[in-house]
Amino acid sequence: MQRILIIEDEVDIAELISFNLTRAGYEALVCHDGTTGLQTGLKESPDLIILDLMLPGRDGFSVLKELRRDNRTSDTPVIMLTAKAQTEDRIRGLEAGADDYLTKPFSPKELLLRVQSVLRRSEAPPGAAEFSFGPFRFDKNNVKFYADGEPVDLTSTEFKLLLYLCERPGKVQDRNDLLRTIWGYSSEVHSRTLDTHMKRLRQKLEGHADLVETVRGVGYLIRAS
Amino acid sequence: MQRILIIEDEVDIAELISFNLTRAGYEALVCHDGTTGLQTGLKESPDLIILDLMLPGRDGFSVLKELRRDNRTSDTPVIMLTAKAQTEDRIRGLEAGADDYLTKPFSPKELLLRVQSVLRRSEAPPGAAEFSFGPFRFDKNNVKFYADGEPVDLTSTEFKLLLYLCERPGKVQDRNDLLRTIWGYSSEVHSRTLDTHMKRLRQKLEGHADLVETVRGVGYLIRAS
DNA sequence: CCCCAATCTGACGATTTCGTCACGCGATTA
DNA sequence: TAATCGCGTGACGAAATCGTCAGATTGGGG
Repeated sequence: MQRILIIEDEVDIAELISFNLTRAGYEALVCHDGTTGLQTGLKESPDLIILDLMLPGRDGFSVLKELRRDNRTSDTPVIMLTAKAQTEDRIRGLEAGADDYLTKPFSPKELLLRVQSVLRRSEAPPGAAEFSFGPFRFDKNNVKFYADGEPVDLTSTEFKLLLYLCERPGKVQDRNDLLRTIWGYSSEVHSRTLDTHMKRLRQKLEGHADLVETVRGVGYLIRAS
Repeated sequence: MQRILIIEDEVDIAELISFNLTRAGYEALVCHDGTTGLQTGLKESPDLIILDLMLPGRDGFSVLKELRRDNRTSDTPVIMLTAKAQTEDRIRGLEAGADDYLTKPFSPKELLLRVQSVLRRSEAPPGAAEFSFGPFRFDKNNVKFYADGEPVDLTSTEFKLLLYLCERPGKVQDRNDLLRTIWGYSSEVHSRTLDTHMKRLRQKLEGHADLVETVRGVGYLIRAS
């Protein structure tokens, strides 16, 4: 069962959320202030955190930043609760690393939609939604890729391929492994498919193409340095 | 003026509630049995429903479930009236989707407190319902939209769609999420509905259409910058 | 009850992405 | 040096996905 931590000082709202989540089959933990919320989050490593911005004692932003800083919760999805539809808060929250947000007041239906959507998105790929390697940055949620901070248009196959290689820097991935992993093929009859995609990748990477190395007779690798 | 539907078979209690609510500035509708109560609820879409559990003919639970099933009232807050202070009824009611409950007998003061509390929770405070993003401004109360200060006529679906995207700048919203959130669909068989609406949006946004980006194979997003 | 706007839906064409092939080149080996 | 092997490249058709359009449908107001 998936566990969800609720950090919300208004008791009746916290109850409302907790109740609806429980009814939907989740396990709910509740904290009423930022400090204990943060502690609980770090200790329990829940699957999702619902975090109010207006908290007594410790601000929601500060809690969020602290959660992101710690290894145990740096990848945990967070849904923010904002009291008003204030643009500023929302932007700040999303920048601070929130995954989504809800504006109070909200209906139980909205809540569940967001929770399910965020959980579904963050469950498929194990690991952070963002991955960086050298000059490269991968945004897995948005399927976007940046080289030196500049966006580069990769197709989804190219994205998967490069990501797979960058996650294993310096290690040769042999052709059959790549075909099986990225394409799901079992046989090895596909002649030049992999090469073609590597070619297109190198083309799009321009100056960084030399990071992609060919190992003759085996496969490809990304230079570790 | 906010309209409140009262579904309560005991005439004097219904009158008492109605009187107090009217005096407090609400408009009260009264039904004395479950079946007509349900019909009225669906037809009138009141802002709040006060629902007795013990009803002749049709049980309060059944009415509540039916209300939740229909799109028009699935988000309408419901306060339950229970004769006994029994936990069991309360739990069952909350499970069925009630927002709060009142145990008979109750004082007019209690009633008003609950009503105001629930309405406050589910109704946006006036004035705070503005949202701006870049050249866009959303007036949630009046469902009006402005680009560069100039009013642009959006239909309600277009408004919701664009608002949802702008509230999550830079984050791809996948097609299924959008369909579920904006349309409330569960399945994913609806073919070109989303595209058609995106097209009209882009058309109406004219020069700003380039802020709307399509991510092939995933969904749509609003450019953050 | 009718009308009109908003919405939905399926068909179709346009575009993007993908897989395959033929061919050439350079490296390895005999 | 010649034969062979593995890889890179450009081109092309297939498939997937998206945009656009023309009705059909719905729902609220008069």
